Amino acid sequence: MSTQDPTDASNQVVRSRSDAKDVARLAGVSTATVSRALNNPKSVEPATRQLVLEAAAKLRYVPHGAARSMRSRRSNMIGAVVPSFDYALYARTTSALQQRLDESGYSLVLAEHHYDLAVELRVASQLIERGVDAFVFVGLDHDPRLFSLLEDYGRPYVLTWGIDPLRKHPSVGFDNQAATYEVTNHLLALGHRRIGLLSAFVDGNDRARERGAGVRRALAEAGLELNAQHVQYAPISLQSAQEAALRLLSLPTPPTAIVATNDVFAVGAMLACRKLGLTIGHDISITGVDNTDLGATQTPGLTSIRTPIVEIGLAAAEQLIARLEQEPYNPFQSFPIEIVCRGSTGSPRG
Amino acid sequence: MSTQDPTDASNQVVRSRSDAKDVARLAGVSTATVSRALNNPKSVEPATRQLVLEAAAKLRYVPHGAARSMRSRRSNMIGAVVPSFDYALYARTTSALQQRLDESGYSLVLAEHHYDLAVELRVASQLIERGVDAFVFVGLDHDPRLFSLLEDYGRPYVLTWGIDPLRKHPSVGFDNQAATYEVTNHLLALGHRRIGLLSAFVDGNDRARERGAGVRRALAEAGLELNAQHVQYAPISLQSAQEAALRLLSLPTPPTAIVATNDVFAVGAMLACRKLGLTIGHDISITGVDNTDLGATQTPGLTSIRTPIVEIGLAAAEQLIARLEQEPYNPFQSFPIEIVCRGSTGSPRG
DNA sequence: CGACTTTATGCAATCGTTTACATCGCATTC
DNA sequence: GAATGCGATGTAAACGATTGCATAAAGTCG
Repeated sequence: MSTQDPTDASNQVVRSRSDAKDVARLAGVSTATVSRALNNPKSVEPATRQLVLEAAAKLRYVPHGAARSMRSRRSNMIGAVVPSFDYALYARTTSALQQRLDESGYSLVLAEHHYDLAVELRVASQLIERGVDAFVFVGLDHDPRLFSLLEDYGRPYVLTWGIDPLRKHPSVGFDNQAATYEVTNHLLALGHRRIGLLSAFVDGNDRARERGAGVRRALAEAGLELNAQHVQYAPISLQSAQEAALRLLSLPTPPTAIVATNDVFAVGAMLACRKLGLTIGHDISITGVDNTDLGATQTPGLTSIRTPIVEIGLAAAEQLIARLEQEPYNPFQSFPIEIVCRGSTGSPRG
Repeated sequence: MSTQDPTDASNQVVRSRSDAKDVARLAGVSTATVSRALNNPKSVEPATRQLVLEAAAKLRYVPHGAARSMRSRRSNMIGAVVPSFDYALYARTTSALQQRLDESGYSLVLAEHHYDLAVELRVASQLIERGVDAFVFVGLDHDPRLFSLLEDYGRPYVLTWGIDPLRKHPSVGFDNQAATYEVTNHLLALGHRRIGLLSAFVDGNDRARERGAGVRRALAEAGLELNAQHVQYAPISLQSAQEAALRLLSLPTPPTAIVATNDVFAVGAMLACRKLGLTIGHDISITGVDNTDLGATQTPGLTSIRTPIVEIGLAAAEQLIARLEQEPYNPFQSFPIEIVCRGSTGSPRG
């Protein structure tokens, strides 16, 4: 057994790509059998299957997916259309999605629309052209033509980060309104009465809209209302959030607490407070949503709402896989959320 | 102009998918002309082209990508294989990549390998099966079989986050060694002599290896060397980094400064310091690499190295597009880096 | 004005699988 | 032992675009 030479028999591999015909020839069977051995193992004799697998391995056969999906009308690709990947949140959900899909042999095709629903429609159409079998979208707000496109082309889909109240579109997520409702109540319980809202633009963004509604509802139940001056909208970036927060804090009667619709906004607000020399948790309270590392590692830590970031990705993947494989699935899945209190919230001064 | 009725003429659209034959029929031309009008506009009469475009629009024609790529051997899909998407950095690079690709009509297929080069090989093969035209990989360390696979199937690729020193593989990135070399020199200049290293596992991770080498080189030039006890390895997560940093700080003679190979590790180290009641920037100095928001927003801010996160994604996209479209391209692109000093570094005590 | 070039279009082969259908052989059953 | 059924395999027709080649029409030039 003098196998000292690292270049063993396996280096006799064939260069350049080979197709099913080559495998068939080497295995001494027809291409039909090759296809069956690979895709539907139990429909061929075990011995034949073995022969085919060996031939395929020896030739380093990689099936031609386009040919397959042309004939079988299945590409084993799933499209994910997210607002932005830059925002760490969607990246984490997408990562979970990708991992679960990979386990079942599906690949992920990714597209962003940067909060523009027209772009979303365009990229979805492009993904249909690429042949994706099913779609994951973020949020409930979409161009109605998106849904007719999906219907025309018979593509299953699932909406994420929210539950369709009309139960028309399959969706996995949580109650966005409840998230801000909870933190607002927390602030009210601490004694705050002037509460500000730092939000993403609500146009085409149901998450932001619902999160704003949660604040208003909690305030209404306490007999208060959201002062229009105490609401600021901004694009999702630390810089913009900081600027928007500065506007809030420069008001003649600034809020004593700021509810941000996500952690990025909240941390942006923290930056603004530091700039103004305000002590977070004392001079001003700040809350976020999503409980990200960014917020959790601040000093003081950001009070936030833990949202099912990973769970959403996994559930979306599982639902679509089940649908594609004709297995039972639960079209509506809502996950619990939970408030995480840290030092960024405290009683108002005086 | 009584267009009060929202259901205008445009609802006479055709349901269910239509193919090139349908478009050809409606436009009164052959499918060959349809294909040409869509893919190579200048090869058909402008009037004919117009006819085809109108027919395609009316029928909501979406070409069948699989059929196209079967015949034309081009899918207009690019594969990106990254270690993990969870790590915000790669998400940002990928976002930039995606945007640039989208501008030129390419779609992005995404896969993760979680720092396992065997998995990387497997997913790359899967992406070849899906028909991607070209690849983006992260780092320089790869299974040699990956490169033969790519060669066999004639797939162009570009490595990112590092420059191949042998100039064998096209690559875009920066000098990882220089990054930590710079911060270490900064710490030495501040008077630190006992410097610790908090690093990702170096196996299959050239970035981590190079960043470690940068520390060692700077120390060597100062007549010092890295004490083996002062090196800790950990998986990339805040939690693990914090634990590893605690081990460093609990040594009988702990380092007075910690060089982390990325911002996540650095912030993990900050968490450890806070836990021990150490004042960052005084009792201990900490540096990161990548200059992320996570580090920049800490109190005190994290001294770090700005790396070309977005530039890498754009350059990778541009290089591959140029190659696929037979245009000249620069296979090796190195971007400058820059130290960003913040409060996390200061002179050692006493 | 005829020959020759150029341009626009159509015809039909082709890409590499999957799968409906046909076939063959073997086992089961009466 | 003949008839029947079933499972394993092969044959060949799809799938829906692109594209080489042929052809027709229009333009160019001496």
